[in-house]
Amino acid sequence: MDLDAYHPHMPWPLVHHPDHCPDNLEGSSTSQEVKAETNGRPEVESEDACPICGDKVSGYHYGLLTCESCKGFFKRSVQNNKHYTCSEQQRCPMNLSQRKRCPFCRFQKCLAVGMKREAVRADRMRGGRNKFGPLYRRDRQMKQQRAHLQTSSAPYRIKQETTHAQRPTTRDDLPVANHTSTPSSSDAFHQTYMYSPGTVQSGVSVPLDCTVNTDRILTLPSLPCPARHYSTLPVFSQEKGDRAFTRSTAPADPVVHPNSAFTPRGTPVSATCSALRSGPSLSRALTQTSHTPPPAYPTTDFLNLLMECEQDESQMCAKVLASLQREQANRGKHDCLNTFSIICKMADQTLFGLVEWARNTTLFKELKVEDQMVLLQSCWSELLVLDHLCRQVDYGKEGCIYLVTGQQIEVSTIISQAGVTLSGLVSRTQDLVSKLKTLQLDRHEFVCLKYLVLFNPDVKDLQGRSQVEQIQERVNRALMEHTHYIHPGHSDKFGQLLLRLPEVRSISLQVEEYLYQRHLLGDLPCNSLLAEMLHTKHN
DNA sequence: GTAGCCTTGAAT
DNA sequence: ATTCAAGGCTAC
Repeated sequence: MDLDAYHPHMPWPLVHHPDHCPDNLEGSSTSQEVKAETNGRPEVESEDACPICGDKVSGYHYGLLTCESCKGFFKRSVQNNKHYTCSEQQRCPMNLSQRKRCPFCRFQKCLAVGMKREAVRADRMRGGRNKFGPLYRRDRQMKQQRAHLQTSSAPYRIKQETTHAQRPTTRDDLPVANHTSTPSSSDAFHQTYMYSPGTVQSGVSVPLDCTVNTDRILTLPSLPCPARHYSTLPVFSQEKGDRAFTRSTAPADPVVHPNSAFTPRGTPVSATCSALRSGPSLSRALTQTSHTPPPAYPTTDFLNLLMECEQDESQMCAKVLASLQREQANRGKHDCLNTFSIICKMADQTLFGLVEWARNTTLFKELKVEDQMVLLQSCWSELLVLDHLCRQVDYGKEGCIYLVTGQQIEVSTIISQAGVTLSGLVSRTQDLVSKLKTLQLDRHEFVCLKYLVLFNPDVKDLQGRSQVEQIQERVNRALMEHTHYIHPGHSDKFGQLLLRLPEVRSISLQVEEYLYQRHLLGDLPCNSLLAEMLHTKHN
């Protein structure tokens, strides 16, 4: 077999979010512009490359930038409800010259990179715009911002992620669908948990002028907020390709249990880790071409299920901004939140979002409410850390911390002004970010890690322990197959990702400890979910 | 069935 | 009026 063709230089990330596309310096990539640019310069690797076949991108189609032929192929497949079969092992090469060979694998790849079935219109109506319009627009803006950030070398202490002209607030910028309103009672967790989400007030366009006490490290931002595209594919039936998710007892299928002193059941973690470490070095693993064919990709349905509740970053951003603004509006002009309080409020809102995410997921909903609560109470800080890490991997600039509000803070500023504990935490976290960036953590992998952290069977007082265990193993397997399929030349990525979880755990414990100390000093905002979670644990 | 080009029409 | 992502058409 032609190995070069089999691993066609990976000109695309398999999980190809619009914001992972090559930056378009113009910030708007109409099909015409893309063509013009391509004509105007030599072909650049991966630039304008269709994530499915590597052909030239012609614009946004069904959720992301693809070429014209894959657009057409995806449309035909969905419209005609095609069910292809693969005559090989469901791992056919996908490139410009061979994309026609196996429609099964092509369609699987379309789904895997994030093309959305729901963007194909059932009524076949022509013209107009669909609900993804704002997503595409935000994606372009995000690219423009990132391009702008990359070209601007001026240092800044805190930089608001604004474009040159402050755009007016539109309803697209501030989606209002089903956001959780912030409970204000001390029993925030129970309120969040037990009651239906309300609707966030979308008054973010009102300028905020709240500053830090004296240092002005962080001020409350105004729009725009960034967009992060999640490939939330529609959930479809799992009757096919799910064979991999029966419980495995194979020793070669390590499961990491981050909450149990980092020791998986059965296989000692030290053995697992050393086995993983004994592989090729990371740099070699990242660059080498595998000579064993990648496995089939049967996990699409399950991964889609895992991706179903991922929130758009821009929605999260708008939500947090709205909350901060409400907070400030209640306080008045001369009673501004300090930096630490602002950060806590952000964390609190992010935590609400994470709880909301968990309780909306199909797998989590299947658990007893009591189990749901103990799981969340056990892993909330890890979820927060993971969420932060992913944001840094996606948007974080070297030496900066990217906040959920789209603001950036220079790490050096924090380290110079923070105490030993906080500085240490920031450094540790940034080290972990670097590792995850090197590993090229993608959205699917991030979501799998979230699930692995959430579904921890070693949590005390679990009633449905075996259920949690099964789900964790299933997610674990999905992550393994995903990494092996996406990175056939980087066979150790799965292990490397799992090896990061103990550090996530450790950082989260340190965060908890730090927050609790600040809480005892009275620094933590009252009536927060954050404070309640801390209390629950320390009691 | 594929893929390049054309038409459409809501959003801007 | 323009944009651009949908669906449609048609040579291959």
